[in-house]
This record gives sequence, structure tokens and C-alpha cells, in this order.
Amino acid sequence: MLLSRSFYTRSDVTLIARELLGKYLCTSIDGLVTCGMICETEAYAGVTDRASHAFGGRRTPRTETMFREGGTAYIYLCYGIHSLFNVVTNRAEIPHAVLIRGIVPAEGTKIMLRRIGSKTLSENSGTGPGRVARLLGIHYSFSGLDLIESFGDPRHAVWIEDRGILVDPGQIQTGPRIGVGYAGEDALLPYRFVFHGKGL
DNA sequence: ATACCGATTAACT
DNA sequence: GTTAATCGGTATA
Repeated sequence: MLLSRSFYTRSDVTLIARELLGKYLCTSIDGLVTCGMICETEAYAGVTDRASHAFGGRRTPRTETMFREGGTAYIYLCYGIHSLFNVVTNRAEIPHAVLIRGIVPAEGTKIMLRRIGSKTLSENSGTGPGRVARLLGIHYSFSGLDLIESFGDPRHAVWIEDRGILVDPGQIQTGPRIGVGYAGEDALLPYRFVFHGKGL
């Protein structure tokens, strides 16, 4: 079942980051469908969060996407090489977002292998935000795609499905976000969530 | 027009 | 544990 608009437009970004664990992030790029179960996320709490690109209400051509309605894809280029995928949450003008940091490959593994130029998938293949986007064929030029409206478009579609995976709160590990040392006190916030399910 | 830097990764020692 | 790769975004002038 496709996650609805109302899932994304809620106001508690850390709750949404938790609830995205166990959901399936899917893409259809040039007709090639790939999906992975989300196992790691980070919440970015908008204008009050020093780690967020939108801290202090900063609006630039890049961050403008985060000010859209929840359910929009915010994707940007990091270190000149990696596309990092986020889903925008909350209502329009409130620039909250959740970074997807890890997936377990579920569908289209053959396509994923072709994308990374490898023969087999390993434990690490879907770990790390750069690898997530690479496996799923997500490019930063897709920023602004709508995770509900794009469904069905064979060229560039990105969406998230609920496939009924139940995540016990005890299976979720919480901690500080990765790579945000520049954020001062906000670097210590427990906004990172990792799903340690069976076999993970 | 120019300078600095990053929500990372892979390949090293 | 360390480091090179790599370039668009952003601030400053």
C-alpha cells in the first residue's frame, strides 16, 4: 500500500523518521523498478535545527524544495559525488525532512548490481545514504519529485510502500546523527534511527 | 568573479 | 585509522 499524503504532512518529524523504518522505498527509473526496505533514517527539524540546510529559514534554489508539502523528494549532491535522498515532511512552508540512510535490497537486485557494477550484493550494499541513492538509481536532478503524484510515471517515479512489516520499538536503536559535527549542540540530538530486525 | 566546504565513499596503510 | 576523489551550493566581494 502506497503511503498517503497524510502520513507525510504530520508535524512530528522524528515520529515519521521512526515510522519509515520497515517501509519500502521504491523507484521506477526508465521503466526499471527497484525497492528496498528502509532500515536507517535521520530526522532534520527545519529552521530550528542547526544541522538542517533550512536552518534559520534559509531559502535558496536548493533548499526551496524542503519548503514544499510533505511527500516531496529533497535530493542534493554531497561531496560532489553522492546524491542524498530525503523525504520532506510537515505542511508547506515548514521545511522538515527525513534522510534515508540505509535500505535492505528487496526487488530488482539484478538492476542494482548493474548500477554498482558488482557481481553480488553484500551486507554493506544498502548501508549509507550515498549507496541508497545509487542502488535505486536516484539522481539529485530528481529533487522535487512528488512521492504520491509521481507514482505510475515510468520515467522518474519514487514512492514509499507499507508492506505490513511490524517494527517493535525494542528493535529501534537511537543515537546522534552522522556527519553533522558543524551543528553544535544540535549534533547531539538523538535523531538517528536504526532498525535491527531479524537478520539485520 | 572567486573561495570555501560538505547530511560520503572507496581504497589505501 | 587515514586520505584522495570531486563539483554544485553558498557566501563574500
